[in-house]
Amino acid sequence: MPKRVDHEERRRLIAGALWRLAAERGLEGASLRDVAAEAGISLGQLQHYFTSKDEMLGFALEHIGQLAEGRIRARIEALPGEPTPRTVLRETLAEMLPLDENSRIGQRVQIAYFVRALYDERPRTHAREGSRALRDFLAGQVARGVERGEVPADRDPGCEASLLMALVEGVSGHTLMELHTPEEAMALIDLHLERLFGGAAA
Amino acid sequence: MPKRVDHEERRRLIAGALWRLAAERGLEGASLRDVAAEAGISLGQLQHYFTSKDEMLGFALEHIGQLAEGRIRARIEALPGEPTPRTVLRETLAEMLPLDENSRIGQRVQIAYFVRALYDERPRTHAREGSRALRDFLAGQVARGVERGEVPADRDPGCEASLLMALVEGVSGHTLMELHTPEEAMALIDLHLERLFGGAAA
DNA sequence: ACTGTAGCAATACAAGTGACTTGCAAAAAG
DNA sequence: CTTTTTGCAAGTCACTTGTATTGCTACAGT
Repeated sequence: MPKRVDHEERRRLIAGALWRLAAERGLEGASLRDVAAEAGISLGQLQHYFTSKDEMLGFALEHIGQLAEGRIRARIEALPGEPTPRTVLRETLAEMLPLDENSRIGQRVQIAYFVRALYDERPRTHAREGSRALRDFLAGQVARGVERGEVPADRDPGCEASLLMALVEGVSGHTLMELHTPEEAMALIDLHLERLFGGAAA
Repeated sequence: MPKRVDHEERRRLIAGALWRLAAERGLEGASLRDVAAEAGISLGQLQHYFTSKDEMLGFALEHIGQLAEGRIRARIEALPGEPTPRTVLRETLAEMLPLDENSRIGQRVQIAYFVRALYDERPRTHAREGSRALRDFLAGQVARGVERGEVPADRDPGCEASLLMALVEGVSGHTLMELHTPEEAMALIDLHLERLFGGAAA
């Protein structure tokens, strides 16, 4: 065999190029040739690593999901001591907002995939699983808050988790549209969290 | 001159065909030929009414905005007597959710334009204006609620309006992804409204 | 009756698209 | 050294895209 190259490594490199393009021109707007050019490789080489465009998109989606999960996990584990549910929720939601240029790109790509899922059954099912997992995680944190008496007992963790997700995704969209600054976006999330956790003291 | 035809009427007819396609395949996925076929006319005829694709998309966007505004207005005016701010808010938000097949289509097309706005400066500016107008309307209703003592006085109408919009758009997306049923979506909105208005009694 | 023009159809066109095929260089395996 | 397989480049394929062009028909204005 010739030069032994790390296939996964190459695929990640290509996925990176795809994101950059998808972030500024949309997912469908990125042709294989464009991606290859952005990655600094030839079309032939790209096709050597991805048989079809669908395969490339699929891999990139899988990868972005793992990265996002990793970022959230790292962010939470970086917190000092035993973080409260509220802190965990805040950090998790913050990671889902387009607060810096990097997460702006990530967020745009996520939306591109969201749109794709709107029109295709397969990716929709896949995305649903991811959303449910995230919702369950958030619900778990809310439940923990209820147990610790930090959240009013009449709040249903499942519903609260759904509200949180919808809210953060909505705020995210508004931020990308430059309707809010990143700071305002985070303030809105904090405001909602304050309501969720603040009511218990009264 | 030959047959005198109602230009606006034709353009609306074409816009309708565009929506149907955009709802199921996305906005960029609808080619001029497809739209013409869906509208039951020839490509040549379509080009007679819209010089370029951009012009067609622009007209359709303008039109869908007017329709949405009209639906909301009609829905509110159909309410008996002098509606409370809460009722107005509920009806307005309900109209923004994909609760039936028709609004599902409308919602999908809106998203298609939202995506477009993400990547283009011009439509983004335009969309921002619309969003701000809607936000101001919602904020006005919240302020009215505060005046009438139905909403706690410490709630900032602007922030609450932003939260409502983000929430309804997030829930809308989740509903389109079939993460929620339309009923669950409405229940989530009602839950949030209950919090917004309920706190005053306590 | 003649003419100009709105309404429309058909076709052509250049620029892209994703997928596929071929060919070859390089390096590991024998 | 020879063989074999991987990595990659280049070109080709059929096809779709938005736009431009051409030409015909029917009717209003004169």
